[in-house]
Amino acid sequence: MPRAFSEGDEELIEAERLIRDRMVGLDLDLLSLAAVSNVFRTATVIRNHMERDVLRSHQLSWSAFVVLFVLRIWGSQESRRLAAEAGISGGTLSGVLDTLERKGLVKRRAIPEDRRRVEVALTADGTKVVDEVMPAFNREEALVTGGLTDDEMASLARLLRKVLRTTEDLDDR
Amino acid sequence: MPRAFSEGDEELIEAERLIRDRMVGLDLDLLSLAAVSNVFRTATVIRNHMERDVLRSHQLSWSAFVVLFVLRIWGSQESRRLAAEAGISGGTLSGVLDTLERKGLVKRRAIPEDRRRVEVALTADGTKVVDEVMPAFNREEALVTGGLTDDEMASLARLLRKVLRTTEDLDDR
DNA sequence: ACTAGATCGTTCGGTGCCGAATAGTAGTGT
DNA sequence: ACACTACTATTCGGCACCGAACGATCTAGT
Repeated sequence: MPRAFSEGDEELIEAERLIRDRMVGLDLDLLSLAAVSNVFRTATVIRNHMERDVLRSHQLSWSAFVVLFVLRIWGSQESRRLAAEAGISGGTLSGVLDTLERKGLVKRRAIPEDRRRVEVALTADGTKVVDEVMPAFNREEALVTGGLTDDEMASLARLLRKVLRTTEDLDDR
Repeated sequence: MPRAFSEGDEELIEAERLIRDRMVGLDLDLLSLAAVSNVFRTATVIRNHMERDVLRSHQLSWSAFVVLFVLRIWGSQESRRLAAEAGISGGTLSGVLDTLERKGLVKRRAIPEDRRRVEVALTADGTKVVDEVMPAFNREEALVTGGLTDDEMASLARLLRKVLRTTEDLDDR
């Protein structure tokens, strides 16, 4: 690997070196440890940043926004698929939909053919909110990835998709 | 960018193409959108996987484990730093410490010189738990990153550290 | 028809999570 | 001594989150 670390990186890598020294004897795979733990640190920091600087002014939680976004892109759909697409459990979705419905951003509709199922749709207000928030959200996305070249962004997305897929395959068993 | 997508990737990239078509007119930066959203999808999927397959059998939540891990590596420390290191707010840490203290894995100690502050330390049981869980946790980390070469893992970690640092810099203002 | 099983969304219990408000403590200036 | 400010951990309200339990509904097999 090329010697291409910035000052800030050195500090973080020092932490990983400390782990090796403290956990000697446990025989850890430090490369995968570093990769995975950085996924979480990054996700947490970005999420907090987005909630504070973008979503809070619109009174939206992270999951509420994701749900609205999914509906905007993929259109009206049933709860089950919506939950999977948003990456939350069915139980959680029920609560999020209650909140969104109370705000008038989303509408539940009973499906006549199968009365167990429910279709969820954006209201006009809901559509308006997504179209307002999404550009602001994306501007912040561009800012946080501002240190990367286009190639690096694509490479990052590609590597993450690979890990994502591997993990999903692990779960499907 | 090299043509190096697997079958599975194509499916996910299709989703990103759909976004472009649905959001035409909003002028989104799709590269950063893809990079950031894959950070979250990956983090969520791995976290759920870990909670189910590793932490659940030890009755530990994600944050509880992170707190124990930080204490194991960096040693006893005060609440404020512990919260920052674990990536959670002070209010959240109070609750997590209540849970951990109730289980006897952690101990709060008043600091005589400054009675506002509190030092948190692992108990013997707490140390034992980390040393049991960590190797199992790391084995799963190796599994989910199993589709990556060593170079790719290092590259992934490096790119994430860059984004992490950029976001932190944005917040420090 | 009837029952057994699968599948759907919701509810519930316990925990996590944040930000704001709070209580307690320390330091500083006067 | 006193007030003022700064800082600490905790508490609180509201929402999110999961998994398990639940009730309602559909399907398949007999």
